[in-house]
Amino acid sequence: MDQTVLGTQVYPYSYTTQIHSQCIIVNKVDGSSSSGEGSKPVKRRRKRRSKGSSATSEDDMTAIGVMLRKRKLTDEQVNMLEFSFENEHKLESGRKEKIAGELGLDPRQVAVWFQNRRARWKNKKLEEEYAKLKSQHDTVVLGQCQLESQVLKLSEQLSEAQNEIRKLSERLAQETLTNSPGSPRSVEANGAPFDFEFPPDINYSVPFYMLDNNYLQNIEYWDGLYV
DNA sequence: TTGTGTTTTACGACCTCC
DNA sequence: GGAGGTCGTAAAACACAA
Repeated sequence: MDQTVLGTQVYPYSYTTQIHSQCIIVNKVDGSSSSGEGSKPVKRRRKRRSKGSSATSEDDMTAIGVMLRKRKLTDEQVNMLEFSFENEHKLESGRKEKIAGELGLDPRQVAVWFQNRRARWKNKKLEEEYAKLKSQHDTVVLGQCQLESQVLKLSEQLSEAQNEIRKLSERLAQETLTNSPGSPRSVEANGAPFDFEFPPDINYSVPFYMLDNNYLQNIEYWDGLYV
């Protein structure tokens, strides 16, 4: 691959160079077009130009736009810019000029670098915020699942208790009728144990604490007497 | 080597602030 | 009105699998 070395930078192909301020603009000699702008429909998009370019005609603009190549910053330049960014994300004019002078860059390059760096920083922050919210959401969902599971378990226990009470009630009623043939004790006529009535349509998926309070008292009463 | 995805540099459009 | 910000995008540079 044909390369031209510019200072510490190595560029592919054969280029001519023009020095604008402290920014090295690299132009390709043969002027052949690289990958095509225009492959996608872009609205209100203007041709690219170098800052301060004195290109006047449309043809000149096109040539420069097509031939312009990017200059990759050195590790040292990037490190210095990162260091500067750590101190302050914004870039006032004086600081920009100072950094550009120290790094041998065009002030415009420094400004662009800070713009892009802020965008990356913002994206990173958004990703971190998203991860944090997702973690909180997952924790809440897990807690909800555990509670639902607990409710289901308790509902099953309640259902089993209901069945047990029903069986005992039926057995007791049967025994009462069998043991007192001369004076049958009416379930309705003899007070407390047989005054008990089951709620007609218990929804067992409803947590126990939502059940009628009198009903719960009746269960305790039965528990004390017969269980 | 080549196709493809990601990162970096650069720019245009638009917005806000002084 | 100008300087400097964000946003969206182009395109070069780079990484890497096939």
